[in-house]
Amino acid sequence: MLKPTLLIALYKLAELGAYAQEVSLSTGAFAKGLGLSQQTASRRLIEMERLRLIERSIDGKAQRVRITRVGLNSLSEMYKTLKPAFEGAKQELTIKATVFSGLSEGSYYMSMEGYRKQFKSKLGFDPFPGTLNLRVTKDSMIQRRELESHPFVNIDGFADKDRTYGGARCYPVVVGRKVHGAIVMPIRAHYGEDVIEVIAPENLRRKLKLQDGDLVEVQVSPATS
Amino acid sequence: MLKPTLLIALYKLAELGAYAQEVSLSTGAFAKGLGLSQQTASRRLIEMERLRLIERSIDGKAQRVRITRVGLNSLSEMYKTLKPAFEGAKQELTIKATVFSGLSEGSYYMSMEGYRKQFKSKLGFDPFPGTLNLRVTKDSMIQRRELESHPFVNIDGFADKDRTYGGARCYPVVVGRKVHGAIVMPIRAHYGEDVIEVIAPENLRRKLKLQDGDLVEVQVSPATS
DNA sequence: ATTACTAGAAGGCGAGTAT
DNA sequence: TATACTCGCCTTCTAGTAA
Repeated sequence: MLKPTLLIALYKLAELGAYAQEVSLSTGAFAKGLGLSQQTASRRLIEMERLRLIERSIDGKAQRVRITRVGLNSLSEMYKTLKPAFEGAKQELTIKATVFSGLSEGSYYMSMEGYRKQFKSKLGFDPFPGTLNLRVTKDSMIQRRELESHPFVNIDGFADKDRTYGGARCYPVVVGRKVHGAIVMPIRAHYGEDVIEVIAPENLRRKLKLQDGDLVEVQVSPATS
Repeated sequence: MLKPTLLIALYKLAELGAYAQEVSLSTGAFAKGLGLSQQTASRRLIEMERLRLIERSIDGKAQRVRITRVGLNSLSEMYKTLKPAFEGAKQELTIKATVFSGLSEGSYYMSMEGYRKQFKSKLGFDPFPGTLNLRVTKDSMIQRRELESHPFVNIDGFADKDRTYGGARCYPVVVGRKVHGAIVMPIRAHYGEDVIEVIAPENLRRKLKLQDGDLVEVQVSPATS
């Protein structure tokens, strides 16, 4: 994760509207917003630029700043984490979706200890090594978006000696009105917004006798507090 | 504002669900989540408790942590700031509301240089020293809530030698299809959710010939990016 | 196992200043 | 006016360890 001071600096830029367009900004004014010295504000901008969180165009005196896609990703992660806390999902949600065959990378990831350990301790079940790929129906896209207001379990990313593995958010669900499992949303999403992956302690395809194109219902419970 | 390191620590607790209920937490596990040492995580919890951002119940070994109302306020402020960036309001919004007489503290605050300076530079007009108090109609409460997805201008709080004055969010609007002004939302809200205060360069009551109970339309433009 | 203290190390801060 | 460098101080970290 980003250093707290940088994340807050980025956040302050978003507050100034730099998420949508370039904003004019002096290091002095930025310093005031941060409650720090001009020198430190300058340093922050340099650091953020170096990490490609922002882009700057300096014209001698005035400089214009804009948050990049990379920077927005960091803030978006934060936003999505806070959302369930402040948009208290009160209703149960049912998402309708059709089965399709993915690249079956799922089984590879699910069997990795770095993930499996977390699923077991945080979700309370040992996942079947494979994911059920679903494409959300057009009618259910409203519910799909509401999913983000529901509480989730955070799965941390990790690294082995070769590469890093990203984190994910898991939403506990009931599949086909029968099997308890979870929707897994990788934090760095690779599929489109209409695709969801579901895991469960059992082989969902077999247990629910599913084939490509079949329709399934995925139910998400409201916050239980 | 809260120190960045504390704010992030608080945010991490929210990620663990501590906004809704007590969560069991060891300083070691928390440290891992923060990417810091166990000792520092322990110190963070102590600091947050001292500032009443969290409450802890320590039973010898296990401790349970929960974010307090105060802590949630800090996170909520953050959430509301990020919302316009990620819920991109695309439509114009019209809020219907009725005029009522407030305590007319408005004129006192509006004439304070600490606020007036900011209104002039950030909103582009010198506000008439007084606010128009409006009560949102029941039918418009949906729009009232959507307001929070719209971009706003941040007015910083400040302090003189006697007391501190809180910050506010300002949403640029058109009142009565005629006058450009802004809704002022104090960050520490004192009224209920259905009350909004509007400022403008002119006396809105006179200009629009408004009396208590009259209905006015307040239009909010979509994000212009 | 925990939590949290103390002490030394590391890193971040603002002052001063060059450009 | 700006931005951003170096320097020395001071805050904040981790390590070690007590309870």
